[in-house]
Order: sequence, then structure tokens, then C-alpha cells
Amino acid sequence: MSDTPSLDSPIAELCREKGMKLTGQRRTIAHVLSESDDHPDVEELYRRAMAVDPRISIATVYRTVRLFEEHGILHRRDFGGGRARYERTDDHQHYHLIDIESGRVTEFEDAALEKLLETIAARMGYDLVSRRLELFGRARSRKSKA
Amino acid sequence: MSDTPSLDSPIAELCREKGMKLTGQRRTIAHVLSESDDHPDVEELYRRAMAVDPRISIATVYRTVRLFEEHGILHRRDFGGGRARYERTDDHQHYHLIDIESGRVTEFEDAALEKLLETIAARMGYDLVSRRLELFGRARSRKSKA
DNA sequence: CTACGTGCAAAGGCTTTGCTGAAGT
DNA sequence: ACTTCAGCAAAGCCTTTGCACGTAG
Repeated sequence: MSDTPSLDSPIAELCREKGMKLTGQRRTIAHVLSESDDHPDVEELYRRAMAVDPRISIATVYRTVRLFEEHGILHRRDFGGGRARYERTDDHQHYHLIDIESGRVTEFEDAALEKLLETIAARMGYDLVSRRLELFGRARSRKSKA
Repeated sequence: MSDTPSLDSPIAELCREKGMKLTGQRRTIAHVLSESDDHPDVEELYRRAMAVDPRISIATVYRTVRLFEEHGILHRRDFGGGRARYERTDDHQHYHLIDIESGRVTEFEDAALEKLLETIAARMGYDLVSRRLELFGRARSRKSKA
């Protein structure tokens, strides 16, 4: 029933490709991550993983996200609040806008912004290696967009 | 010799104006902050304060920066690495560029960037309340600027 | 079979806090 | 004199880690 390893989640596939040992726990976490479109923290991942397989420990979740990050599968984000949050690595450089009332995180891209940041760094004599940018906003009392 | 309270550091003056009790420790920390142009973390502030008056505890430094932050005298910054860093509150909206080799932090302002961020938030239906932006760069192998 | 992963609980780094003595206004 | 503050050490929160057992390849 489980001898079709190729049917694993996309992230589990990645693990296999990268040659890491595919344990039950990793498979579970990979599955959970593959299903996640948001930016869960470890606690939340632990919860989701437990829903799939209760025989998992939070230490393993910590170890696994770290491992996945080292392999370039995940990106660690810090939106403040003291806990790291994770998202799948994405090809596109993108940023985050956080709704200060609901906490909801929305991603966005902006080529002009990207270019401007590089220009600014260059002006200061630097090559831009990475950046951290989060916008915190309050939803407008929408008149047009209901 | 010390009955001219008006000769305190600028930040100590602020404390007085805001009506907070001006203890020896607070005066020391205010002094240290007034002399600081960088972005020290609590540990570093503690070190600097101790150099002035060794009878200070790190708990007091923590309490004081928190107090000052609540009174709008300081801004807490998070440049990653798990520790908060502090800087004097500044009228101008500014950002930080961190040299990834030396760790040195340089401040910069940029009106166009500011405007762009607001535009982006507006486009997404938000009023921009605050933002966090740090650029991490590597100093260019300067040819012109020695 | 062997190397690596997991669970548990303890420890680590930063920050806060309860309590009692000390100090500012 | 009264209220607030400081020092100390303990505790809290997130994360890492040592150790003994379990498991993938």
C-alpha cells in the first residue's frame, strides 16, 4: 500500500532527490508543508503534523525544518513576535504585508521595489545580498472593493 | 556639584519632562544612550552603563529600555540574531543597511522608497502603519572610493 | 548491519518578574 | 512618608541538544 514511493508529496520527493533519509516523520512533515500555503511557525507545524501522525515530537519538527532550510527547501522568516515562521522556498523574490488587526500575511512581488533596493544599496557602496521587508498595514474601510 | 539637574543628558531631560522618576540608574542609562549613535543591544548598553556606574544590574537595563520605549524615547529594532537592539527615536523615517561581513549598521533615508511602500500597501487595500526593512549587503570592491 | 533519526527531558539564550530592601519626590 | 525602583535569582518562552533506543537503506 505504500510501495509506490514516487507518490509522496512534492517536498518528500525533494528530500529523496537530495538524498536525505526519508523517515516517517519527515514524510509527514513534508506532506504537511506541501499542503501549506501560509507561513506557519513550528508550533503550528507540530499541530498539523500531529493531526496526521500523533507519534511525532516537537524536537523532530525543529530538527526537520532546520534540515529543510539547510537544503534550501524552506525559508525561515521572522515576522517579529519571537518565533520563526516557515514557507516553501519560492523562485520569485517576494515580500510580505501583515494585517495588523488579523495577523494575516499576504505576499506580494514588486519589480520596481526590488530594483530600487538594489539601487539604494549600490549608492551606498554595497552589493545587495539579501533584504528583509515587511509592511504592516490596516485594511482600508473599503468603499469600492467589498 | 550635582544640584544642577538641568545639566543632565538630553535623554535624562526627556525623562524629567515626561515625569518619570529620575533614579541614578536611569540617569546613567540615559547618559549612555545620549552618547550612543549606534544600535546597541541590552548587553552592550549594560556594559556601557557599568563603565559609568558598576552598581547597575542587567534587569534594570531591561526595565529601563522598555520604559523608555513605552515613553517614545527609544525604538526597539530587530536585526535578527534574537536580540533586540535600541536606538534613539528619530523624527525621520529611516532604514538600515547591515554590512554582512562586519555587522556594521548604516542608516539611510529615501523618500522615493517611502512613497513606493505606501503605494504598494494602498494598491493592496491597506494603509501603511509601519514597516520593517533591512538591507544586507557586501561592501563593493571599491575602485573609486578608497 | 550500520549510520542516522527520534523522543524525552534537560539545558541554553534572551527577556521578564516576584520579592525585599533601597531610594526619589 | 509613600510610592516607585533596583538587585537578585527564579521562571518563561523559543529553540537546541545529550543520550539511549529505533529505523531506513
